[in-house]
Amino acid sequence: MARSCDECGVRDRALCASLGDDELVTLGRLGVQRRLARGDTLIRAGDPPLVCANLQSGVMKIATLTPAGTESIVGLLYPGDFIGRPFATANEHDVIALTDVELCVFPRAMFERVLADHQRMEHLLLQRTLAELDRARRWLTRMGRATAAARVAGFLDDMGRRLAMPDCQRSALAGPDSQRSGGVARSMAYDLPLSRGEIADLLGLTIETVSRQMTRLRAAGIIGLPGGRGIVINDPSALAAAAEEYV
Amino acid sequence: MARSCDECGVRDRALCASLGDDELVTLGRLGVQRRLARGDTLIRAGDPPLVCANLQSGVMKIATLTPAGTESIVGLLYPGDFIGRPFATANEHDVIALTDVELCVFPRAMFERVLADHQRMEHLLLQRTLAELDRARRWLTRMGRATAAARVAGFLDDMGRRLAMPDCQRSALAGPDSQRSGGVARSMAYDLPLSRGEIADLLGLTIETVSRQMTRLRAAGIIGLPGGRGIVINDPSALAAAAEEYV
DNA sequence: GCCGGGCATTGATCCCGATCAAACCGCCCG
DNA sequence: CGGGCGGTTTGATCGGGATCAATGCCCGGC
Repeated sequence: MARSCDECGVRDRALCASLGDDELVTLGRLGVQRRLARGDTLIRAGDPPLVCANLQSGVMKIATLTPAGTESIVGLLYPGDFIGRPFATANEHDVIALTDVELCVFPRAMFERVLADHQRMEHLLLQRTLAELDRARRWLTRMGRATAAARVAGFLDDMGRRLAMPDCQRSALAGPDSQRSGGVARSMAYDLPLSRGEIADLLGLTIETVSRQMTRLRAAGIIGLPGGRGIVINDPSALAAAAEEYV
Repeated sequence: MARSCDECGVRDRALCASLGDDELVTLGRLGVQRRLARGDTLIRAGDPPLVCANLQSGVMKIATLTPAGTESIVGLLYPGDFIGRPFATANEHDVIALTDVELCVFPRAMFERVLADHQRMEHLLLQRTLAELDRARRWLTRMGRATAAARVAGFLDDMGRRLAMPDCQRSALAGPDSQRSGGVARSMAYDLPLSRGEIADLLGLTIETVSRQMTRLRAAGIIGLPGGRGIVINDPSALAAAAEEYV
C-alpha cells in the first residue's frame, strides 16, 4: 500500500493527475488509505454520501437491489476511477468490492471544497462523467436489444479490453499474457473479477444462461475456460462480432 | 420564439441560470435561435460534435442505431435540458426532435470556452451530468430486470411526473390538467410525445407488446386512452406500484 | 362521400431465456 | 480418505414477449 501520493500507482491516471506536486501534498493529507476485502461495502444506497474515493487497485461494482430482491449491477469501477456522488443528498447505488481493493478515501464535503478550489480537477471530473454517461448509454442499448449471446460476448470483450489497459497490470488479478499490437487484436488470458452470478446480475440474465452462452463460445473455439474464473480469448475479432448480434 | 434571453422561457432553468444578467448578454450574442420540426436531426452519431444547445421547448430523443438496424432510445430531453457532448471527438448518439422544438444553439468550441470562463456554469453542468448518470443507471436496472408491464407502467409514470413539472406547461404539448397536491398524487392527463414505436424503442420491447400492456392498464382502470397519443392517469399510485414488478 | 396510407390494436403461434432440477467440481476440513 | 459446501455446468420444461398476420381507426385528399 502506497504511503504517499508519489508511490500511488494511479497518481497520473486518477483525478489527482490534474494537480501539481505541491497541491498533491495538501490533498494527500486529506485522504486516508483504506483496504477493503472482496464483498465489503464502501457506499450503501440510501445513505447520505459521506465519502468520495479514488480506486487504486482491484475492481468494484455499482449496484442496486431491485424491488424483487435481486441485485442489478449498473457499472464497474477499475483502478484510477473516481468513486462517489458529490453534491447529492443520498447515494443512489451501492458500491461494493468485487476483489480485494485499495482506496484513497476523502470526506465528501472536503472533496467538494477541493473541487471548488481546483478548477482543473472539476474540469477533469466533468469530462470523465460525460464519458461515463456515454458508456452507460451504450450499455443501455445492449440491455435493451442484444441477445443473451451478444451480451455475454460483449461483456467478455469489454472486460478483456479493460484489463489489457496499463493500470490493471499491477492489480490483484492475473495480468493479460499478451497484448494488442499494431491494431490487430491478439489472444489474451485473464481472470474474471466477477462470479457467474454477478455476471448474470450485470447482464440482466440468469446464471444458467450465462454459463450456457460461455460454453457455446468455448465450443465455437472463440474462448477457452481453463477453470475457475479464468478466461482465454482465442479469437478476439470473432468475439467482437458475436457481441453485435442484436435483435 | 424568444428574441432575447430575457424572454427565454427556460432562462432560470437552463445552464444559463448560473450567469448574471450582464454575462447573459454576452452569451446571448453567441447563441442562435433555431426551430426544428418533429423528426429533424440536430446531432448525428459519428459526426464530430459541432454544436451544443439548450432546449427551450418541446421534447427530443437521444438514440442509436443498433447493428441490426433497429433504433434504441437511450434518453429523452425536456425544456431546460442541455444538449451536446463537449470535449468529445465524436458524437456517440443521435439527437432528434420528437415534437417541434425550439433551441438555443452554440458552436461547441465557443461553448467550451464559455465553460472555462464561467466556473459556476461548469459546476452546474457537472451536477446535472452526475444526476443524469444516476438517472441512466436507474433506467439500466429497469432494462435489465423489469417485466414488460413494469417498463410500460414506469415509463407512463415517469413521463407524467416530468410533464407535470413547470417548464413543460408552456410547451407544444397539452399541459397536465391537474397536479399533485400536498404529496398526494392526483389524476392527470397529457399527450405522449412519442409514438408506440418510439416507446418500444425506448423500452426495448416491440410495438405489439407496448400496445398490449397499455390496454391491460386501461382494462385495470389505472389509465385511460382517449385516443391518439392521449393518456389519462386515473390511479397514479397503482401505476407506480405496477412499475415495481421486477423479476 | 369514398378511398388510401399511417399508426394502433388484436389474435395465433413460435422461440429464447427463465425456471426447476440434478449432477459435477474443486476445495477446505475433519 | 471421505464428506460437505459453494459455485458451475448440464438437462428438461415452461412461459413471456417476439413474430407473423389480420383488422381497426383516424385523418387528409379528392
